[in-house]
Amino acid sequence: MSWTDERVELLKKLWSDGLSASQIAAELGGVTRNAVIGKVHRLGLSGRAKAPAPQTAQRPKKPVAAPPPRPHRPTAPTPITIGATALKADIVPAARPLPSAQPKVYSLSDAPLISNASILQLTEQTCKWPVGDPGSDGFHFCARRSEAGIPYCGYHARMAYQPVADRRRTDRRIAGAA
DNA sequence: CCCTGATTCGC
DNA sequence: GCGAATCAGG
Repeated sequence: MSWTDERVELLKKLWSDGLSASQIAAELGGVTRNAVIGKVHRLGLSGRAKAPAPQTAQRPKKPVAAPPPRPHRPTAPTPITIGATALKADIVPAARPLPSAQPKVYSLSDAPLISNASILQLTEQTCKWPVGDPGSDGFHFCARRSEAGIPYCGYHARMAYQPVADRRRTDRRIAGAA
């Protein structure tokens, strides 16, 4: 098979429609996807619009959750000592940064906890803290009740919003070490 | 391993 | 110009 004007036109059309090279090759018949790609390059229409149509028959992957802002923060608030009394300073600077938009209320999320909650089950009222390794079987979301306007439950909100300790560690310099 | 497009290079 | 082989990336 050769590249007749007709076939080239069809190639151009299908390519700009977002079909993959192999799909176009199948459509045209008598050529491989390599041939299609090669032709596309020779024609100089390499780049094309993104977000192609239904595109590939590639196996859909399960959604991967974005990692939590900070996985673990074992750091406890430093007790403040006044005389003999140790005051626990529970200074979690009330996570305010989020917009004060009215949270939507989903009535079905009355349950305080959805066990093994998938991302599809999360609402404005469920904690979206991912638990476990996103690729593994046991992965789920915390799904405890979250405060209005905050994506995490009380516990995980602390994880997420506690201020980062001063990272500047001038004392880490080791003279002579590479 | 499936797919994708990009590139190379002998024909 | 053509396209198989190969490469790199998701």
